Amino acid sequence: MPALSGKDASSAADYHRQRPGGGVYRARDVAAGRPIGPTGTTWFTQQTERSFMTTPMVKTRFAPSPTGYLHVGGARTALFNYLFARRAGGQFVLRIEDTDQVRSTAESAAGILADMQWLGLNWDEGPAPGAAKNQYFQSMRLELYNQFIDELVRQGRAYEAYETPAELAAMRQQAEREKRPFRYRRDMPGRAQSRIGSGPAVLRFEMPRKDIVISDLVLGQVIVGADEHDDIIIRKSDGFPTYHFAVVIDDHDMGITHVLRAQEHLMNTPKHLALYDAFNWTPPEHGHLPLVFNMDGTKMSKREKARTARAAVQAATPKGQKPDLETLAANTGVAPDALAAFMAKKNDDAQIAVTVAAFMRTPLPEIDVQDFRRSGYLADALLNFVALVGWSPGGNQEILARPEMIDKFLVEGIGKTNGRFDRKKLLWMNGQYVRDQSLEALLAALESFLQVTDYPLARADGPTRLALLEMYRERTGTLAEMAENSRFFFEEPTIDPRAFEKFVINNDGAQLLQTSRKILEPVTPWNVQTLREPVEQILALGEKRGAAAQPIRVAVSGGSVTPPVLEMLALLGRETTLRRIDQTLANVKAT
RNA sequence: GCCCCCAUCGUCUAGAGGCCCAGGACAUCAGAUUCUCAGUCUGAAUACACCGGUUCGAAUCCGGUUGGGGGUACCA
Repeated sequence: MPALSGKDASSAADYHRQRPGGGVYRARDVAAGRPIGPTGTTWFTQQTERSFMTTPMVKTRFAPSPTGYLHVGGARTALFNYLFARRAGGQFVLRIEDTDQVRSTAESAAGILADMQWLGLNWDEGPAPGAAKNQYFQSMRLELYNQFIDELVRQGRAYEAYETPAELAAMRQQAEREKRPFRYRRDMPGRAQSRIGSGPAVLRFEMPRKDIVISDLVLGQVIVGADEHDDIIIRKSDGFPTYHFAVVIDDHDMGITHVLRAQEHLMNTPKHLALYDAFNWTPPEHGHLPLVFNMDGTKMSKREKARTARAAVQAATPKGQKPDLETLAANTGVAPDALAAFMAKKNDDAQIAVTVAAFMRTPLPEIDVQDFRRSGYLADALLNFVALVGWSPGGNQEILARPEMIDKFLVEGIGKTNGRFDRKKLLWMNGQYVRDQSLEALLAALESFLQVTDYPLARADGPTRLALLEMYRERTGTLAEMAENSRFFFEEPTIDPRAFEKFVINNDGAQLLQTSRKILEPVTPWNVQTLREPVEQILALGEKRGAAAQPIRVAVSGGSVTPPVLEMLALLGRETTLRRIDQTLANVKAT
């Protein structure tokens, strides 16, 4: 009864009735548990229907399909479900939806688990990382699905259909030509009545010819008309259930009470509600989240990486010429055939994109959680940022620690408008986290970052990392930025010719450097304390304070931008400092 | 095409009929601090898509227009 209602049972007009205090009911009223609609159904009564006279335990889930890496959008969905469950003192389930045998991979599932762990979105039930597939993988639950499929068949609600994909495509095209919507229905004319020559049949679920009312936690009531549904496939010809079927069985079987998912699923909800209804189950509450796009309004898709990589190759190719793919293949180690297909946009292989972009020294846009991890974002910062796209705690606070987010996470705070992913703001927020985090936490984050990247900083010991962190945290947005900028501590710098010219050759640079060297030379031992006075002397050199800092920067780091001279030299060490100054002085003579 | 959702500064948002000639944050610009870069602090500029209606009063309620988005798979 709760899932469906007849055409005249409910309407938008009913929904917008006056409420006692004036105004009309809105989504937030639904969320707040106030009565809506003619039946007066409330969140609470639905709960008690489910578990009679017991306190309803909130249970949410995140159910990705392992067909790629964990996307930031998916991470946000996971976060919302996590926050909702935690706030309610309930459980958070992770389930892997691998009913697509062709596209699902074990590596992808493992990657998603790793990303979830990195984000710290801990699940109460789900796969055990590193262990074999368990019952939280849909591919392990075929028996359960078949059981319920059989029941639908017995009820006469499911039937075999014999059209091949090609035939269906033709029917759709035909319908489009005739400017009429295509709906697959059991009673439609021209349905294939036998399986002759068409391979294994699929099983379809006969959708009810009724309006279906969705009571959405964030959108309010959405009514999908009786003519809009078609009979969905619930079992594919490979014997696997479709998403629509498995999701309903599992959410019910696992006792899921609330489903927060992306708005792209909104039109799937009627199908799911009809299935719940067929089994006489109370459906979970659904809430559809607004989507997140790039700043330019395009989708944040993995395709972007491929596009960026291709563009880099094109940009490096002289005008009017074709890119030299053979050379590129040889240089990158990508198979020539695969590379050609990639460049011809025949595939958007992420691995090829990454390899090509790395060779072209082109940064790729961050799309997946691990991209952000490799770019040196902190998990908490990423989560904090992403939480604020489509959700607001109300008020003016923007930086929220995990417990605060949990405490303030109300469905009423979830917005309806699609958002855009503002990387500039994420960068700012990450900087805030880098600065505010305890040094121990930062060190742990750095550790995790270095595991998935390849920077010379990884060679540094604990005390050195700590010193670097203290030196850079005030001036860095991401860990990657710090790792990149601190290279010169670990390897010989390449001298930026423009900086060399400006600060060493000109402006008395060589002279200042010479004098600076004399001041530094006798310092032993070599540490922040012993260097403080000498460095002060150096900074006082020249008519403007700090005039002598730049030649040293260039000599020691190769460029004109570094942390403060004192700390930098102290960490660099006496030997390296003097050697690089001497080297630079020698270079001056050579010019 | 058809169905559905949405609409406040460039971006994320606050806003539940008078508290709003609209608040915060990022970004932008200007200034201060400073050995570079950053950071920090101060200040400036910038929005209720449009048209009707309801009301003493509308960013807030209703209708339409326009714009954006989603769906329309043997993908999830």
